[in-house]
Amino acid sequence: MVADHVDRVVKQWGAERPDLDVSPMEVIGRLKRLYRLVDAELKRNFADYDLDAASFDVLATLRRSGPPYRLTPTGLMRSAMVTSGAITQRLDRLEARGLVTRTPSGSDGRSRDVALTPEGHALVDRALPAHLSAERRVLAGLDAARTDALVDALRTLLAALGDDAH
Amino acid sequence: MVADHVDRVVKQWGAERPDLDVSPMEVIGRLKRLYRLVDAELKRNFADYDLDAASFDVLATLRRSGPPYRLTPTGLMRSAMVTSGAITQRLDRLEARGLVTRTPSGSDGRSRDVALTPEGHALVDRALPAHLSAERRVLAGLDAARTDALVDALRTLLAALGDDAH
DNA sequence: CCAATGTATCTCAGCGCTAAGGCACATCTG
DNA sequence: CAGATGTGCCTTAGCGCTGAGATACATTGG
Repeated sequence: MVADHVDRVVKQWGAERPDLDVSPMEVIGRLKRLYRLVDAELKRNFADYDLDAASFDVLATLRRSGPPYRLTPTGLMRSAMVTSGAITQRLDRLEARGLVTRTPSGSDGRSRDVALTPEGHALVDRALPAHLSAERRVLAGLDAARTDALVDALRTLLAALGDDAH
Repeated sequence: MVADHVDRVVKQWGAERPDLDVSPMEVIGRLKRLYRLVDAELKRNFADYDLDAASFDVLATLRRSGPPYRLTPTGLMRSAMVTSGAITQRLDRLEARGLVTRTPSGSDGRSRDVALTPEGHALVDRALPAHLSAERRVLAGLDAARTDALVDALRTLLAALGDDAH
């Protein structure tokens, strides 16, 4: 067991505040660091396709929703876990690049239909394999058993935090 | 096993792009969603102490470093995994609030000593127990075995990504 | 000792997001 | 049906971070 950054943090707290139990940091601290490293790595790949994580997220959400590749801003907002203002701005950027269109919804006067254009469809289909490769590269150090255990733990935590009721 | 958001994503991709293996998303997708949920939860606690995650991170790094509670901006930058510009700005804010001081380093003319003031020290000591409680609350759904497995997997991944050599 | 390179910090424009609020339309309730 | 409440989307100010670059000082190698 190699000592990592979080091991040092925990050890330091043990010396400075021995009255406190800092063991939750073993999880949260590593979660945060891993997220940052993974995010930085994936960002490099998106740049090859003139994309960023936010834009790809929208395009991919539309793409995987299946024909007619059409969702509402609210649907995209829920999926992305960002505010409505963030979605508006993402769509502004994607619309300006001709990757999505926004049209009034037929059934609900408040709503809009966001649809993938052929260009948007082609771009996400092109970027997706490289994105998956980048994800696989990031996870390459994990054997199958640890991967399963990780997924199980993450799923349990997400469920406990209410990330399944839709 | 309850289906969660990522299960639906994987299922959608299986229908739309059966030629691709999207299993890495089982890990990366959940990691991202969990990070966002945890971050939002911890942010609520920081607000009670007029802090945010960035400011708390700096104060806590100085605090746990032990007497004389003094580090360089570079040390803080490495620990926080942000750019030097971000640290400069964090320190500007903390210095303006009287929570840290910046003085020229004696030994290296390029460097600075960042030190916790008594006010900064008191604030982080006050906020820390509540922060740990918030972390424990977030992890409450995970039993001991899963917690150990999670830490093991995260540690393995971090090591594979080079997050231990300092 | 000098020149070249490396390191530490700061500056700043640009970016994407949040939070708060506004507007239009939809739905519920008496 | 009218009023109250809820929902969907957009607007905008403000914020923290990045990325590129500048400056000053340190170190290395001839």
